[in-house]
Amino acid sequence: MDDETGDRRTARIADVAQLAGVSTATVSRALTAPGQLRAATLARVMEAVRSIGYTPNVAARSLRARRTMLVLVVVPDIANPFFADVLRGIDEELSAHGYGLLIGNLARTRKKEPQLIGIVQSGQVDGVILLNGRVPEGLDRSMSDTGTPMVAVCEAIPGANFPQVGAQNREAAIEAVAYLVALGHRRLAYVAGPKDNVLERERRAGFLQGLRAAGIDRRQASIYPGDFTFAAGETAAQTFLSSPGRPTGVFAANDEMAIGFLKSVRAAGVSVPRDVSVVGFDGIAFADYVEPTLTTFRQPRRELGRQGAALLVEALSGAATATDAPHIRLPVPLVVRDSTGPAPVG
Amino acid sequence: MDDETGDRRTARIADVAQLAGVSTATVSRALTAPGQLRAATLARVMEAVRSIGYTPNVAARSLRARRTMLVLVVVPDIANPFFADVLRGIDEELSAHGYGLLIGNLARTRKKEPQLIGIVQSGQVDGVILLNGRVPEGLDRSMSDTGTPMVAVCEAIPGANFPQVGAQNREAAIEAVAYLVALGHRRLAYVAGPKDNVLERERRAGFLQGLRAAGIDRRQASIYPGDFTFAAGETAAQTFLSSPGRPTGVFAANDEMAIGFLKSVRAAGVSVPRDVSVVGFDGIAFADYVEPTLTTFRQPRRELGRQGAALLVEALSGAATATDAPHIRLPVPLVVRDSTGPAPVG
DNA sequence: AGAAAAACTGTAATCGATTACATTTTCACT
DNA sequence: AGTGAAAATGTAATCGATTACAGTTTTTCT
Repeated sequence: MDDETGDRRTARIADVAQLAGVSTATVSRALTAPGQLRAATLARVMEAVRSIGYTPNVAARSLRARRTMLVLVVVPDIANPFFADVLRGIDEELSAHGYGLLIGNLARTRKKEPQLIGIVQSGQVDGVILLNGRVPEGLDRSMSDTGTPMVAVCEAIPGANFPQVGAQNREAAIEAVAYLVALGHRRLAYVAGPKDNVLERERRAGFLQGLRAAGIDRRQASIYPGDFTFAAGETAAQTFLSSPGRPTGVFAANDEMAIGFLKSVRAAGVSVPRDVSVVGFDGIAFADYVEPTLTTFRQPRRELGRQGAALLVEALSGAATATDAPHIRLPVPLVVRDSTGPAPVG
Repeated sequence: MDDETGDRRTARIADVAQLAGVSTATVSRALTAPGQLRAATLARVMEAVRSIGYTPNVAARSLRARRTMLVLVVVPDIANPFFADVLRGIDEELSAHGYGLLIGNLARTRKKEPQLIGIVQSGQVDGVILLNGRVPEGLDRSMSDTGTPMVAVCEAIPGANFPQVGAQNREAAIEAVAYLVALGHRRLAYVAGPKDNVLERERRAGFLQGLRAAGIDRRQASIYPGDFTFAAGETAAQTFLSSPGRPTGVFAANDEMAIGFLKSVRAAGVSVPRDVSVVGFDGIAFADYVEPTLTTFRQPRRELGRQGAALLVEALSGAATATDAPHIRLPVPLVVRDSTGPAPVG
């Protein structure tokens, strides 16, 4: 129990100051505002820093400077590859500006929200990025109490007055319908996401608008309920298979459901795209490795993250709060692959 | 520029103390060691805390208490779904113990390593979890300087004297060969990972050992080089297709390569599993959605993360450093699906 | 050269909690 | 009731940096 060397504590600023023969203030300035020092002084300090391997204590720095250089990213489900890509974009941008990433995983429940609010309230982070399309209960208050800026990425939050970055979901959905119609499809179906989800609402709205634009009666189209999972796609497939006058063009609100659908209908002997064309949404990596490869809309995941982070960094660097927060909408290109083709004749 | 209310600062411990009519020490104890207070006092303090919505400042607490309740997780590539699952397990365990997750994404390069070392050296985290199978240059020194515990998860780090959690890669690979042999396959191939990777080494060793166990001459088997990517699987497929006396049983060091391989050989008219059986490794979600569905070994990703985190928590709670650090190896069950079958006759 | 301005550097207060040590209160027991 | 031990609470030092303000040195300009 006595293999402790007694003073294992790491170097402090005072040690550097002493070694360099300057005050702690000068050391601090050497590290945070080097331009303020004479070149000779700076060199002397830096040499001392290097020689004893000094790194400023982050807690002390945060306490005094009132900022932590940390950003909280609220993720609905960290195990979802989609968010992994977005996180990557966020990480790129933030780390380029010296910020670190604190992960707040909601694990698909709301139980952890109070904990996240504590993180904000305790001043542990300088800013927040929401990927979950909902402002956790009470977070807004904490944010305004502490003056912590926030941005929403991926899922727009209706009526919010902070910056947001999302995809052109509605526009893409309209294009999906137009694309299928151009291939000759008239009996269309939509595999939906959970009703309370913003993305779902936007995509559904786009689907319906697309129908209108093509002059197709809404009652002629089917909407299969779903929840963004493979299983939901498979369930939708069952409904599809047992329906009279099956649709020939199917647009799923995300790739997982599209793939689940694909798998199930093919297992039942339906040929894709000969009998039915399938369009997904998201552009996940595996969409290109299923059979047939999936036509889908490729979301700019990394770019979503990057731009969201950029907006936050801007807010953090104290740019006077613009009167109206920017709402960026990135385009979502259609990637045509083998799951879509001309409508069957008759 | 004057919409600041002047004193926007959030409540401090002194405010609570005053309201409750006690000293700051008592408030602090109410929050960190409630058992130490009389019930009446505790209640009074807690009520005061609640009524003004006090949350302790994390920086101040960390500075004085010398711990941050934060753990650094070093991830080789945050966009990789595999790690996303591991992260989930880590998060579950850590957050259950009050620890937060700081992400250190290496983004597949080594450029960021110095930054990560800074995080440790500056006392920003209490512990480190490595998912990248390598101790970043100089980190070991920082760890011992600061006394920060560390554990490695997923990829064992040879010769390291800290706790580790990995999978039984070698055992699984042996089983892969045995399984194929049992199906009648004698001409086998292995799609390898990058040579400097620990997992690759273990799986390759298992493959070779499996051959020996089955009495198959090593020269009779093929080893296709690879790097864990889809593309590598496709490349391997080309080599496979142009080889005389094609192997009939293929074991890939991960699922991505197995899937790339599958896709390419089928495109060339080879039937799976009639002409060739394919076994993957990892058990990624999509292995069940390709065609044919992929026989693979399902890594206990979440459990790897969870147990790794548990080991770290143990180390953090000051359990006297056991003389020898535990090296846990979790079993990797074989999941038989449709990509494997009896060897073709002749 | 000398004065004023500009650039540097130092002193010491400060951020907001935790905690060693001192003091007071409570409790059990004779 | 009186005593000592145990429990609860208070006082004030402390963690390690940043930064306002003051003081010193250098530069610029006449």
